[in-house]
Amino acid sequence: MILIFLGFPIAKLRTVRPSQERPREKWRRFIEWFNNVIMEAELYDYRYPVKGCYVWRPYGMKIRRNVEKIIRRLLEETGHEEVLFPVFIPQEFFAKEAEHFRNFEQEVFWVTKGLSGEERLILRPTSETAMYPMVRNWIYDHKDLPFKIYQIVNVFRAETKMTHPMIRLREISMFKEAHTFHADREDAERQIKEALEIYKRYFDELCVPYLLSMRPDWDKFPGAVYTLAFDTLMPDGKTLQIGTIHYLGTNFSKVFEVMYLRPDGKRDYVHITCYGISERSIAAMLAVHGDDRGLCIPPNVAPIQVVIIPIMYKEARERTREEAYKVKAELEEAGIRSVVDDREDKTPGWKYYYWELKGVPLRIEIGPRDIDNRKVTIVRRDNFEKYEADREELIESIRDLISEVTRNLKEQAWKNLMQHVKLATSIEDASKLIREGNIVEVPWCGVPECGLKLQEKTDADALGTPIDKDVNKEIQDLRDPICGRRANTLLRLSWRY
RNA sequence: GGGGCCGUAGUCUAGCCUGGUAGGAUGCUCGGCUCGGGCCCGAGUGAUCCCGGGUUCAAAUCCCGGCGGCCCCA
Repeated sequence: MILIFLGFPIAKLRTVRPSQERPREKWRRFIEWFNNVIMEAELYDYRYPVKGCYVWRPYGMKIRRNVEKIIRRLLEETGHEEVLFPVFIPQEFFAKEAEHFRNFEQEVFWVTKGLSGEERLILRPTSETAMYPMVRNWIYDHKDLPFKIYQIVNVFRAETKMTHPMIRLREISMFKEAHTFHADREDAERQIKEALEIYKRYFDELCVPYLLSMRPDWDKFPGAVYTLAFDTLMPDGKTLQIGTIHYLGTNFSKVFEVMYLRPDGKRDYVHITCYGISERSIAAMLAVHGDDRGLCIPPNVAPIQVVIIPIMYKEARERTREEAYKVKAELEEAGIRSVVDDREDKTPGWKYYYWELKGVPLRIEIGPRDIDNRKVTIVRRDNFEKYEADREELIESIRDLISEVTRNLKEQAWKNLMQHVKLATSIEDASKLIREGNIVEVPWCGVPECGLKLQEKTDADALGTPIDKDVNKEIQDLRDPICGRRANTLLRLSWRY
């Protein structure tokens, strides 16, 4: 289906070129496109000679910082306090929770001191086993609960499978993990709801659409009672897990003896939740809003929100340059991040392509004609619509366009995701739809064996059961295509990164 | 877990089969001309041919091992 971007009339702006459909042929060959774009946009460099470890360049760091600010704000607002734990975890801590250990054992990096290797340490793959033995010392009674902490750190996983820049890493450099401690399951589950809201708001700010699923039992976090996950869709039809929320119950608190004194004088184990997101969410953001010309970064995290390009003809060179800097000063005054590209060895056309690749959401062109008419030309990155605005109303126009671009990115990305979620009632249909790059929902009786068989027969991975909609309406009389029994729920399946 | 393909200036790539001076495009620097969608011309710059070993008078090229990247199957 071809989407036509009609664009919305914005008060005081005159459209001089209508919106265009975004070219997205290369974009669909996602990995190739992504590798090229993050490199050429000068935000990331994957030439570092260690498998699964890459370099963030200044432009990328600015995006990271903006994204980090958002999650920090959301966590702090909801009472999470920042901590910082060491990267090393002693073997005996790490090995305490059996299931956790068993599942992570193969993918942790072991560290030995010098050559003798007496002291056995691991590089954290996640921080439960580092934190909980310490938190144990900080919690005494019910008045200390709930206790909510987070940290933003690097974690390490010895991925044996193929690694991808920013997506499958051996060093995850921006793991934002929160851990919370509660008196009972009820309070912990209230926290899970809060965590869901925090991440929803987070992804909403990145304009990233998502599906919310409860991971099947065979794919939950090692040591968790259950795991909830955010997944989004990449341009090639594979899904990407971009956030997880775990209810750990008392599994870890029993092992690490994290206890508190109840009002009735008895000691009891705390209930723990933990949830995390990483730079994958940035990868997802870049992916879902890109096109063949490069990135389109949502305005609220874009390092540069507006690029100003003076069209410097010979006789009017200084005049247009001065006007460009005047405009920049006004934008800065209004809190809008901008740059003037007045390089003289590049043509305007060259600059358009350059800043489009970099994903700057708005471009202002100022030429002698505009100056004479007291106008400016503005072009949107998201649909290439070109406007003429009155010079006097520039700031207002830019503000309107920033929110309009944001709204449009969100809408288009959500539409794209939802168009690719499809119900399949037979294995054949499911396989076909998955091959075509969709996420399918298949009626499921809920028994793990059937789910595993469904994965096998469709040659796909299960994301789990929907928790972002009412499945009862949809399953009604549907039957599990594996066993023929009445469906209890839906199982989401897709190709996954 | 199993199999296959690949690694040559910052980037993309030719050369490898059939061993013998590493070629182009792009980028970068300087100069000129241009500038409302990747202008053009000239000069210059830039390569431990991924690393280590082997075969050979001679290895980017053939063989072995490693590292890294990509793809397929389970």
